[in-house]
Amino acid sequence: MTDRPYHHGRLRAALLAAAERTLREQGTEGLSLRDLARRAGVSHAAPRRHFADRQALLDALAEAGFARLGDEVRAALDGAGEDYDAQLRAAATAYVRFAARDAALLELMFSAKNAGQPGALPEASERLFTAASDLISQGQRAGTLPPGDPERLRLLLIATLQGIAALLTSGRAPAGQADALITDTVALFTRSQR
Amino acid sequence: MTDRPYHHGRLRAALLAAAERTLREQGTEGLSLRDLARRAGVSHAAPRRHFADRQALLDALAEAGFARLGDEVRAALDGAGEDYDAQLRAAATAYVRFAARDAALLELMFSAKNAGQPGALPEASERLFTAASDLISQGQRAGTLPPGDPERLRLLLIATLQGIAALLTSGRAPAGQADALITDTVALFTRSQR
DNA sequence: CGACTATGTTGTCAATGGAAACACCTGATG
DNA sequence: CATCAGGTGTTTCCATTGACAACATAGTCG
Repeated sequence: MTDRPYHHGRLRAALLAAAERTLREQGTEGLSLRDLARRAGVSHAAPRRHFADRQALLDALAEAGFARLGDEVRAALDGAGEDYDAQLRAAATAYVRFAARDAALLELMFSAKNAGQPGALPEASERLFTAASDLISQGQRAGTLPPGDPERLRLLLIATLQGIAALLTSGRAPAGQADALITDTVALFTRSQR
Repeated sequence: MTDRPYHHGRLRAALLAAAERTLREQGTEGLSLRDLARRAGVSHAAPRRHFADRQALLDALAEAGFARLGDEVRAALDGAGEDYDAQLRAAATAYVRFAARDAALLELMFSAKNAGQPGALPEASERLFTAASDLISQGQRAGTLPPGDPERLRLLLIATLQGIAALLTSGRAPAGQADALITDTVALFTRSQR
């Protein structure tokens, strides 16, 4: 063993990465600052320099999660071609897939903890936010989506996807139903159901 | 002070009640077995007789939550008169109100913790389950809801409500939008939107 | 060279969940 | 009535955890 340097160098990033993994494998409850420190090979108090608080770590995770989710939805959208239904479906699928893979993280992202505060969260979720808004207004212009306040529609769409994710990750809806639920959702919103 | 008897008498019920209150006021994180024991005026190990585990307590809370939610939705449905839209709206409102009042509890109920196990959860949620199913099949018979697998429609409806609740309790949707979202949901499902 | 600051380390505390061993009650049974 | 078995509560103990304070180290910049 080369004796590791006194300074880790990028502890913050290492902690976040390890935390994300643990979160995926053991959920929020299983996330311990001390354990993260151990895995990073640093002392138990080191993380404190980067995260004042356990909650601060969770917040940072949520922020990173929003960034990633936003990217993935954007990417799905960009690769979905011209057809509006296909775009909507692609976005929904990306969302639900993220939820399935990182259920605990999504829970964290939508936890009420950071509700009122004007932190970095809003900024991180902006990418996702605008992706959804674009999709909505585009659909409304094309007449594929019902008219009305686009903000409300956006909320409703996100709510539905969020709910589907919750149902799936809680096991209250069988995983195999995911595609069917997405199909129904798209149909519901685009009124293409006869 | 009369010295309290060696046996509390109904510790389990007392613990659950206290836990529900704490859950409402401080969320899941703030729920400590030892604290509950203190409030019940009992030694810190006493709860163990009734809940093997912290998780066991949470499960019991979730179960009770499902029972109550089921009752409340049923009651709303029963008092909503004949009009189908009104019934749907009443049920949705009851659901969302529950979510607003007991956000942490709902989170617990839909947490993945008890996913696979054939515990008492399914039984407790049956009342809610059947209420939703009745509502759906009734709407489909009347032609107010779109045709198709009622099970899928049920999942989709619950998902949407669940999502609305999540958005509201996370502060990502303003509380004032609750009614508007419910209205939109009813419209979306009943296709009465124009 | 000599602070200054960021980043880690050690040591310590109180609270917590969990477990074992023991004490008290109550009700069923003979 | 006597007793005894099981349910319920108590004490005591342990390992883990988040938080904090005091100190160490290492680059940076005057």
